[in-house]
Amino acid sequence: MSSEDVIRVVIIEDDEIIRNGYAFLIGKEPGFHVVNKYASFDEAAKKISADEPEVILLDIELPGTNGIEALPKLKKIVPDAFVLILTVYDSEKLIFDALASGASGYLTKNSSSFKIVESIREVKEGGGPMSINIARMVIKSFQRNPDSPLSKRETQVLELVGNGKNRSQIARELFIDLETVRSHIKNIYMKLDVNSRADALKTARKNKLI
Amino acid sequence: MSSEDVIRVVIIEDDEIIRNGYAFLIGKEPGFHVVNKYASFDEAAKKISADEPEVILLDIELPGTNGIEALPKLKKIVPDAFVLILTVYDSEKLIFDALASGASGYLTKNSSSFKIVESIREVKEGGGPMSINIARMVIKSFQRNPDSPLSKRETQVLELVGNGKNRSQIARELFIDLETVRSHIKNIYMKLDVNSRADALKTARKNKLI
DNA sequence: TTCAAATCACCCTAACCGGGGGATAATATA
DNA sequence: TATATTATCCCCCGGTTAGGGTGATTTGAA
Repeated sequence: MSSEDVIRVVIIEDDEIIRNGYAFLIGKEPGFHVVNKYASFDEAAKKISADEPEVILLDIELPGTNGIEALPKLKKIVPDAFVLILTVYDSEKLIFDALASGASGYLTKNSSSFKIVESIREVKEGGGPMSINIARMVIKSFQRNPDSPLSKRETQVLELVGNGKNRSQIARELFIDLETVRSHIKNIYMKLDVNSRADALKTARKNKLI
Repeated sequence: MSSEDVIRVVIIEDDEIIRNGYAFLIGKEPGFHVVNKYASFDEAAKKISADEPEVILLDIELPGTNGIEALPKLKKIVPDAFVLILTVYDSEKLIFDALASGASGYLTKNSSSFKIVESIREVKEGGGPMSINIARMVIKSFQRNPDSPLSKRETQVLELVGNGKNRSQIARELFIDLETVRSHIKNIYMKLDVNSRADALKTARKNKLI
């Protein structure tokens, strides 16, 4: 955990041109030091510990162990390092998986070099440097469908189903009768054209009804 | 939907000093026009349609109908307006609720006036202008607990439970025996010290195990 | 005033859930 | 190498739940 006046950066990226490009861009920035760069996780795994990186730029599309798989392993080797994901694809699932696995931020490769350097700085200060398009995606992922076919009460019931609650638990929680819960669930099934809790949740989540 | 060369802004904020402060700060910015300002949603409801706002700054802590309740109603009256939430509290639940109800962005009141103006611009361009502290919170909300007591398989099983699947559905999905699923669930219950699906999910989500 | 929403009622059968009690082989991890 | 964890499977049990069918009433909004 050496914290002098430069930020120690390690780059893991298989494309040599991009790798060297980043290394150059970041290295020339005052206050930044690119300690090392690797073409794959497997290569990095042995030596990265000695690099004592504070921030790791990690490509998702890596040969061998890919970025998502590499993330938790990296976190084990250098737990205090912040990991910034770099990728060309801004697929929703990929991003959320990466964040879940402990990435501190996420940048698409079309980000300007200024933005990248800025992000490294921000992530080191504890901020969450999402690029604008990622932020948009995250916000969108939170937003419910305003044209939901489900009524307020039905939505409420389905949410509790999503919490693993059974009919009687739901009834107790909403201060309504067991039979009323049944009615709501039946109506939900009809509206969503399903006939099981699992399918109802699947459809509802896909369409952002809950 | 008049879109000339100025961004039409409406402010809903009960504190007169803050309201006028924002109005002044934004109004003096070239390219921005504060069409109107209101002290409450109920006041705004009748007239805001005529304002044709493109961006609405909405305070959460409002007398009468509060910001969260106001959001969906606002969205109904002026569906094309982007709503930026303003608040002093950056409580996690509040933020996620607001985003779920259709807020396009979220700013804490300690944001600089530059940041606010910048955010209005960004939100109008379709970006998601989260302040740094909000971004941090969102990223954190995605991150799993790396010290989870659950094994990989157990985590997987519990996730499927969270999707409303029953034992046999889980067994089929993971290509394992029904009894194996039972064992996993029993072990999950033991580790989390619970004895029902609902409690397991509650504990697991609270501790970010799934 | 008409329609959706929210509430409650009773029928049924098959399946599910959770609590016991085990066992075995593979894989870590110390 | 030894021990612990993990993943897999097996049996018994009783009480509950799920989902299908078919209703009714009241409230509130369009």
